[in-house]
Order: sequence, then structure tokens, then C-alpha cells
Amino acid sequence: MDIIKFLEEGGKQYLPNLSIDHVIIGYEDSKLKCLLLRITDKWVLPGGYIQFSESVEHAAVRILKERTGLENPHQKFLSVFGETNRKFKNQWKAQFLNAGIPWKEDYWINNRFVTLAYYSLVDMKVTAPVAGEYHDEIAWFDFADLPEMWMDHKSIAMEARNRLKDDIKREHIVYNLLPKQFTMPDLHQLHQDILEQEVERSRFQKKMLGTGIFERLPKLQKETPGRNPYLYQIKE
Amino acid sequence: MDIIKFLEEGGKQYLPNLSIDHVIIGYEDSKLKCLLLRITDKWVLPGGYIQFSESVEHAAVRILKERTGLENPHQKFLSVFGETNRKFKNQWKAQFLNAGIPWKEDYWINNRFVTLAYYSLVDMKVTAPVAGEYHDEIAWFDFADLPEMWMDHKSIAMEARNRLKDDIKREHIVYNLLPKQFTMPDLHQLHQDILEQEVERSRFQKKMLGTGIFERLPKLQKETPGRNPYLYQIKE
DNA sequence: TCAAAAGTGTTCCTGTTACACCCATGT
DNA sequence: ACATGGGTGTAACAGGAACACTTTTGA
Repeated sequence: MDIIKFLEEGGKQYLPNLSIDHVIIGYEDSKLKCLLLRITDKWVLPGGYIQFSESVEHAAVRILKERTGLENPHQKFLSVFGETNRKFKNQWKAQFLNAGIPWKEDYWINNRFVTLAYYSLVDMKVTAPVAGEYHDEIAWFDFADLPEMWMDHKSIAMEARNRLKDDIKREHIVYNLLPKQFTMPDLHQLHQDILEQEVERSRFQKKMLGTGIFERLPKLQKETPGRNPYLYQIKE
Repeated sequence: MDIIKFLEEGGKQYLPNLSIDHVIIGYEDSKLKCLLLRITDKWVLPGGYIQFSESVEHAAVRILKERTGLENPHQKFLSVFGETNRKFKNQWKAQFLNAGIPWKEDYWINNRFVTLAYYSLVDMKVTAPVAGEYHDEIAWFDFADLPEMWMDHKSIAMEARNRLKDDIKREHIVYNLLPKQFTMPDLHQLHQDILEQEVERSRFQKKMLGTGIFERLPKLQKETPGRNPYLYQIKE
């Protein structure tokens, strides 16, 4: 769909006051990362709109796939953001004027949007980020060092970051941030980075293996000194 | 607002594809109850729409107050229901034709709606249920014996019922179902009714008192045989 | 053979479970 | 006094925390 048609007619294809935003979380070099898109001089979360012909769930999966190429990613509902001042007007205006595209106040995209926020844990190694046609750039950022962001997107991102701290205690999900095969030291370090505190090594290992969801594979060959760790993967 | 104007113009006052539904939970005679509204021959959850001039949160509180008169009720987000077949068309059509009100296919109220479901724990004794002008009746029903309901409302109600089982373990909220002052045996029975299983008495009492959120009041005078229980209320 | 890293075991402690016992009240 | 129901105490157990010990590898 070309841009003008999207601006003029999009309101007929998409639910005109609902959007979806994704906090896509990755992990690299002991740091949690967030996938963001640049629009002129500020950044936004990957997001999109819900077609009349699809469910909310379907839209969320579709949008995530469009930006990451992932087929069956981890994805979890985060929260509803429904303040009255949630309008993207300035963001889009800057973007389209910058690109020499005519602008009208009454484009549907200037509506007030209620957004349904999701968060996803992905393996950065198999994620192929793609910017959309209305974006200038796509990039990973440390949660500890997020750039200037449009609207309330930074607080949405941080809410996901904090939610993860809680969810990790109840659900076994964080392996989604690692490659299919990983070691217990890897998983241990990841837990510490998410919780931002030390976790005792032996206790962690026993707790994880006690769940019975991990399958032990042959030992990994390293080049560093010390014993070789086993590889693990999630049982089918 | 009169009905015709609501049907013709409502789409300009309310976000046209978003609704709010409340699972309002009460407790009486050792049974969990759900507040429902009758529209012709089936029932719906209390619900409403979000004004352009108010936040989602505000709308949720407003709608709950409209049906119960409650000022500061417990209220918690439940889930998003966003299937493509979520249209109230048949429900409204039956209702308005029944009332001799003209009907058009293109009323905004026939849109596809994504609903934001909340659940609330209320004290039935201080709740004053009021039907809206488009409803035939308002009444409490046992969750174990819900009537025929429009659309997916029965599954929304049961999702709340099940969610409560989980939330009770983490959050101290269920006292909202009881009067301001209550006894530990009351609270104990309530927990058992929510969990649908026996809970050991002494352990329960110690766990509850251990939280430190209860304030002990003078003993209740009963007429039944046996020791008189203390009254408790939540500390300020 | 020593340091580093991984894996396992042991002890302590806390909170949960099950049960027993004590207290107050009406009949 | 005794049956009924409320309140508290105690012993057994499970799971978490802290720490020690053993195993494997590279230098």
C-alpha cells in the first residue's frame, strides 16, 4: 500500500483507535536489549494496527513477524495504555514532512490511540530486524541506555523490563533469549542480568535442573581454562 | 442521551471499536456471584464504551460506578478479547426491535468491538445494582449456574472466576468481597469457596495474621454455641 | 600442579503442612 | 459437663540460602 493511500484510507482497513506496540527484548554481551525504530530524531517501539479482518492476537503475531522475521516467537501481553493524550500526531508529522509527503490534520493516524502492549523474548542471533517503509532506521538499544523516544514509549519499554523481573520467578521463559542450545552458566548469567542481582550458582543449577524441562547434551568444548560445561536444550 | 441519538451519534462520542466489560464478583451464602444484565432473553456483563475525552482507566471506573454506585471499588484488568466475530449485532437488534425502536444495519454499535475486560471484587451488601436504560433487568448469578449469555460473555466471566484462584495466592484482595468488618472464620470460608478446596484452619489463620494487614477488634457476639470469634478489619 | 570454571553435596534456616491442644460460649 | 466452634502451639517436612567440596580443563 502506498503512503498516501495508507494515510487517506487506512482508517477503513484498520480499527481506527487501537494500536499494538511490541517491546522486543534481546540479550547480548550480558545486556538486555530492546528493538527500536527511528522516526526523524526520536525512536518508537515496533508496532502497528489491527485489520478489521483479523483478531488482535493475529495482528500482534503479524506485526512481530514483519519487524523480526520470526515465526513462532515468545510473546506475552503486557498492558493497556489508554491515556487521552496518546496521539502520534507530532511524530508522524515530522516524519512525513521530512519525506516531502503532504500532510493533513485529519488523517486517521492522528486519532487518539489506545495501545495494547506486548513483550517478546527473542534470540537476537536468529532475529532479522527490518524497518518499515515509514521508518528511518532500526536498531537494538540497551535498556540501561534508551534513546529519546516518542510519546510514552519509553515508559512502556521500562514496564516490560520490570515485568520480566516478576515473570521470571513464575514462568520458565527466559531461555527464549538464548540460542536453542546453551549452558547452565549462560542461563545463570542471564538470570542475574535480568534480576540485576547475584544469584547463587549451585542453588540456581539445582532449581533449573529440578524443573525437568532441560535436556542434557554432550559437553561444550571451550578454549578457556576450566571444566567444560554441558549443553542443554528445552525438551520437546 | 436518548436512544436514537446514541445509535446515530454515539460513534462520535465513543471510541468506535473499543468496549469495556466488567466481571463484578460478589459473595453471599458461601457462593461467588456475578452481576449480569438481561437483554431480551439472554444476559450480558456490565459494560460500556470509552469517551474520546476520558482515559481507559477512567471509563472503567465510571462504568463500574454506573452499575453499582461504588466509589472506590477493587478493580483489576483481566484480559483483552479481540476475536473478529465480536459483534453485538444480534443482541442489540433483538433489544431495540423488542422496544419498538427503529433499527439500522450501519449503527456504530454493530461494529466489531475489541473489549477490555476487568474484574472487580465487591461487597454485595453495599452494592446497589442499577440497570441501564437499554437493559431489561439486573441480577446476581452463581458462577456455578450462569444463565444463557450473549456472545463470549460467559467465557469472559469464567476467565475472571479462574483468574481469581491464582490471584488470591499472590495478592491480599479477597476481603473486598466481605463487609468492612469480618471474622477469620468468614475469611477462611471465603478462601475455600474461591479455591474450591479445603484449607487447613490453623495454618490459614497464622498465614493471614502473619501478613500484618489485619487489625483486631473486639469479639463478635454470636447466638450460636462455641467461642466468639474476633472481628477484624484492614489496617489503614 | 595450579588456577579457573563447572558440577555436586551438606548444612542451616524458613515457611508450609498436619495435627494436637487449649479457650470460650450456649445448651 | 459437654458439645461446638474459635484460637494457638508443636512436630514433621519441603524448599530455599549459604557454603564447602570435587571434577575437569588449559596453561
